[in-house]
Amino acid sequence: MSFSLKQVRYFVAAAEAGQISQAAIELNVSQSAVTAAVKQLEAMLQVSLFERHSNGVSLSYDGHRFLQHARHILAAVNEAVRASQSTHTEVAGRLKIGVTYTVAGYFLPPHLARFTRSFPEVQIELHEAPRSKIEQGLSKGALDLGVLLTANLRNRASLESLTLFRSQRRLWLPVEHPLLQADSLSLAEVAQEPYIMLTVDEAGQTAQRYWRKTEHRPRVIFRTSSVEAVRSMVAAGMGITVLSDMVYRPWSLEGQRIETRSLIDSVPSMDVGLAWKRGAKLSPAANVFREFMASAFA
Amino acid sequence: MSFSLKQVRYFVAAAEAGQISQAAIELNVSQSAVTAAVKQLEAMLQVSLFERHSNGVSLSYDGHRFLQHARHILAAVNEAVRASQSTHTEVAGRLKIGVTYTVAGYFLPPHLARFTRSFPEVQIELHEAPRSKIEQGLSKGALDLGVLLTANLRNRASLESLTLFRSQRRLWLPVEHPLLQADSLSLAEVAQEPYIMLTVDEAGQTAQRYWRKTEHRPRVIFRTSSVEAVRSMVAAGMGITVLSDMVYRPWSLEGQRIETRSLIDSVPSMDVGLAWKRGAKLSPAANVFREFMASAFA
DNA sequence: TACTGATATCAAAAAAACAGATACTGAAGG
DNA sequence: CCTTCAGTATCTGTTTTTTTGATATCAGTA
Repeated sequence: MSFSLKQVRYFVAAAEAGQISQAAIELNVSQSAVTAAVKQLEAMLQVSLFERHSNGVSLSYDGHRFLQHARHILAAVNEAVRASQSTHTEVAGRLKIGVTYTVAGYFLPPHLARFTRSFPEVQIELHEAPRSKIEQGLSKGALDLGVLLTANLRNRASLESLTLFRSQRRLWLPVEHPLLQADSLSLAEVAQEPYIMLTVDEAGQTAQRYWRKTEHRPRVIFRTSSVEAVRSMVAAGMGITVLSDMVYRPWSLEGQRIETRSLIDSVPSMDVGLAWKRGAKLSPAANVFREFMASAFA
Repeated sequence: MSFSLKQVRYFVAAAEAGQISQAAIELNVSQSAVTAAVKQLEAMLQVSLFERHSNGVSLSYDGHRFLQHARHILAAVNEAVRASQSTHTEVAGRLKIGVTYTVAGYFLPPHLARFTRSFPEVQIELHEAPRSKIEQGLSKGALDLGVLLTANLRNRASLESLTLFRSQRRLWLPVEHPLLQADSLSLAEVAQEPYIMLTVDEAGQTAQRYWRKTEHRPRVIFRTSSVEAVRSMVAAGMGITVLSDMVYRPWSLEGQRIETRSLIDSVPSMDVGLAWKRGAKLSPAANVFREFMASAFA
C-alpha cells in the first residue's frame, strides 16, 4: 500500500542523526528496527534514501528530496494534533501581509498553508514588496503585518518587530574545494577566493556590513539577484559565497553537490520575523497570525 | 505516541462515505477494523470525531476540523511518493502569478506550499488583484499566469485558460429552515426567502447571470463582500444564499451549523482555473506550474 | 413488537514490528 | 596483510498490534 508514519519518523531521525544506530538510541528502539523501517521505505519508494558508510549514513539526492516531504508530513500531523487539542475560538477577518522576496520564496508558503487550514476564516492578502515599501505600508496602516528580515528594519521608531527564527550564514563551497580541508575558516581566507554576490533583498548591503568589520573585501566576480544562479555557480566551482541556511540546498539544479562550512568570524545570522506598526492595536486576525507564527518557532 | 496513517486513511474514508460499514467495504477490510481505527484516533486526540446515528455517522465539529488536517496529511504523503517516483528535472526561474480574492483565500495556499516544496528553485511572486487587472497583466506580459474564476474571463481573444476544478453552487440554509424538508428545491422557492448576497470577486454579477435566466429575483436583504459575514448571517437565520462548495464550511464562526442543498435549476458551477496569454511561450517554470496544478486535479 | 440497517464489542487468528544475537563491511593502524 | 573498530544488514523467536467474524446493541420504522 503505502508507508507508515513510523517509517517516516525513523527515517527523519536517522537522517538527522547521520547514524542509524544513534537514531535508534534516540528513538528508544533497537537498531534493527530503524534499519528495517528505512529499508521498507526505500523498497516502497523504489529509491535509495541513504548512502551507507562505515561510520554512518548520509542522505542521497533522493533522500534529501524525500526528507523535505517527510518533514512536511510530520508537520502536518503535529498541526492536526495541535488543532484538535486547542479549543479554537475561531477568528475571522482580513489580513494584509507584506513580504519580501526571500521570505515569499523560501519561508512563508508552508506556514501560510498551515495557517489558512487552522484559521479558514481569515482572508489573507499577500503583497510582495521591497523592505522599504513594506515599512511604509505598515506605518500608513495599509498593511497589518510584514514578514521580512528583521535585522534590516530601518524605521524602528514606528515599527515593532518579533524575530521568529535565525538562519546561520555559512560559507558555500563546491565539492573538492581546497578550503574544505581546513579545520576552521575565516573571512580572511574567503577573501582570497572568487566570490559570488547575491544582491536580492538587500543581501548585498548586509554582506557589506559584515565585510566592513574586517580589513578584507570579497573578490566579487559576479553579482546576481538569483539564488539559483549563485547555487549553480558555486556548484560549478566558479566561486564561493556566504549565504543563510534558509536558502541553502545541498544540490544545484544540475545535481552537483554544494558543501557548507561555518566561519569563525562573527557573521550575523539572517533573522526572519514579523513587523507591525508600533503601538497599533492589531486586529484579532493579525494577533492570531502573530501567535501562530510565534508558536511555530517556540 | 501518536496516530498512524492507517487510522487517518480509515477516518477519511468513513467521513467521505458517511458510514463506517460502507467505508470498510471500500477499503476492503472489516467494519470492525474501521470502527477500531476511528476509536483509537478519537482516544488519542481526545475528541469525538463523529456523531453516531442509526443510519451512519456524520462529522462532529471537531471531526470536520480534523478532516481538513487529515486530508492535508494524506496530500503530503501522496506528494512525497509522487516526488520520489518522478525523476525531477529541476526547474528554476521566477513566476509571476495573479490571483483573485477568493482564489487567494480559499484555494491556492495549500497548492502553492506543495509546489514550492516540489520545485524549490521556482521563485513565486503572488499578486492579488481583481480579475480585470489580472487579465491586463497577462496580456501585457506583466504576469505569467493567473489563477482565477475561468468562467468570468472577458478577454478570451487574447487569453487561454484551463479549468482545474468546478465547485458546485448550492443553497446554504440554517438548520431548522423549512425548506430543508422539501424534496427538491428551485430558485423559485429561494426567491421567496430573504437572501444574503456576496459581492466579492464578481460573485454578485455571476449571481445576476443565473437569476436572469429565471423570472425570479432574489429578495436581497444584505450585500456584503465578506464570506464570513454571509456564513454568520445564514447560520443566524437572517437569510439564505447560493454559493460554491469551495467557500462552504459547515459551521459558522459561532459554531452554528449551516446546511446545503442542491438546486434543480441549472446554476453554473464556480470554475477555478489557470489563464495565460494566448500563444505565449510559457517559461519552464510556468509550464511546470501549469502541469503541477493540472495533475493535482486529474 | 419485530425488523432493518447501522455501530460497538469481544475473542481468536493473522500480521507486523521488535529485540537481541550475529554476520558483514569498509576504513584505519600496525 | 591482518586486526580492530564502528558502523549497517540479516536472521529468529517473541511480543505487540491489527484484523476478522461472530455477536450484542441501538435507533428508527412499519
